[in-house]
Amino acid sequence: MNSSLKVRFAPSPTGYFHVGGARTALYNWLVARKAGGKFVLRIEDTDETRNAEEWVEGIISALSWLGIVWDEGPYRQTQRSEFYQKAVDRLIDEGKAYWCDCTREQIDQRAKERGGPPGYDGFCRDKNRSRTDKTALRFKIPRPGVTVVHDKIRGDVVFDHDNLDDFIIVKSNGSPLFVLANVVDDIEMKITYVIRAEEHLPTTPKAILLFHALGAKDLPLFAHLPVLVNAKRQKLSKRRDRVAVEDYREMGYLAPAMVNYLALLGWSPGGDREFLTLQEMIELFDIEDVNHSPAFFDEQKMQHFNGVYIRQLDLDSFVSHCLPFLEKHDWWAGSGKQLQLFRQIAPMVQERVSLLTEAAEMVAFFFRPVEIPSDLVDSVLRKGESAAQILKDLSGIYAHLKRFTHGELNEVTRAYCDTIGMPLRKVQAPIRVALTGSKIGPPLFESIELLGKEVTLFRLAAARELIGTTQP
RNA sequence: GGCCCCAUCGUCUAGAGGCCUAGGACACUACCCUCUCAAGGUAGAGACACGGGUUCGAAUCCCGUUGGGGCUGCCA
Repeated sequence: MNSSLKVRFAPSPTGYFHVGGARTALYNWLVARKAGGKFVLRIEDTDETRNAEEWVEGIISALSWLGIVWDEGPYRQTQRSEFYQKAVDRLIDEGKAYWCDCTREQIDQRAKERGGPPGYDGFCRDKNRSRTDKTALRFKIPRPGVTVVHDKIRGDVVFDHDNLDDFIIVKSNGSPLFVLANVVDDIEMKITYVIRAEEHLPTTPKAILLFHALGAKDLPLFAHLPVLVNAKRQKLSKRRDRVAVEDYREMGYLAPAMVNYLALLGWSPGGDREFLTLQEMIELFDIEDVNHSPAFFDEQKMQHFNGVYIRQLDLDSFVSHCLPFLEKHDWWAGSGKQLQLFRQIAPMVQERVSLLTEAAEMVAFFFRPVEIPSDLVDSVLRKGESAAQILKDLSGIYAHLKRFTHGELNEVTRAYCDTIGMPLRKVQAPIRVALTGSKIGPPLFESIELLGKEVTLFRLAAARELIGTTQP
């Protein structure tokens, strides 16, 4: 136990909260929980042109949904400007930063003329410019020099200062840039462990230089996680890829399933284990075991995980998890009668779906009139002459049934199959289509029982009429 | 271009020099079960990027090549 350990998750609210961020948050959280330390949520909203309040809310609700709870925060960098101002004053006083009025165009132009690599050349470094509304503050990289990042996942990574430009820490409009705000906050919040995505590795030497320049005595530990990639093996992007946590929630994913799947992207408990409770993850997780290479976010596998988690639910929780998805449909009134019916069919639905949205779709035929897709009318109901005959015969048989139970229905239908010499699986097809409008669904006889005699006979008659009236 | 990171089945991974004839999972194929569809069961196909070292022995260590990715912003 290391109760002084403190990690932070520092997303910027510039778009939907995506699964990569969720995984980073999860790993931070696991590290904190395992060590008995603290997990801080810090909203990095220093770029006012790209932030929106709705994204902040999105981050907060997604984390809450996943069960990743923070011990401190959410802090917002836009409300902490006095800390950054103090740091800036200090850096200027000590000659560790300078004002620069070069435009991007000028910088590029000089680089071109030089014929060297693009980037800032230190043009204003010794010009001693004073501040105007056109100057940005740059950090003076000590030259020559070398900075080593001791990364807990990747080992030591060496950066030569020759490859580090004097980077901007304050914009001309006065707001701090990411690296500065980041470091100032990490110092002030006493962050001891920085766990973030690999894309931040190249800026880490700059951060370390800032820590030193600001007189930080103990630097945090660093660990850089492999990024999550799409099918083309590019870093997951909120613009290009559909990866919003909120979307998956709406598709009917269970939070524990998603967390479990996410935990496995870049980490493994070892051996053949895949399904883990949060508690087990906390016990087994070790940041040093995290993989080094990018991981593809495989929705298919996550969906499989979700199916497993759905099947593990007890009936009550399955039903209550389905409720919000039922409520999205206009055929769902939420009456006690509907609820009772759903509850009866639920066990058979539960073992057939891997998404909660599928559950709602699978039971829709109970609650609204059937619509039989025309391709099914042709391929099933008008297939040969047998379908029409089956519909007619079974309508008659079902009409005379005294006990309209799945057991009875099963029995009489099988008996009918014997008399006409057809297998049940062939006979049930037209019945199912006539009753549900689909070739697939929950077990037929249970469905018929729950539909009730009246509706069943009505739909059977309607189907017969459909074939009859539309057939020449 | 420069700097940095990375490299086991299609995908996620197990693998800490002999336990590897390379294991599991998703996806895929076949079969079984079966009232459809799922679920479940059985079987199958499928990988150590390449080339050099080191070593009695390398998926595992080193170097190089190739390939992929990230960064290179008054974004984070």
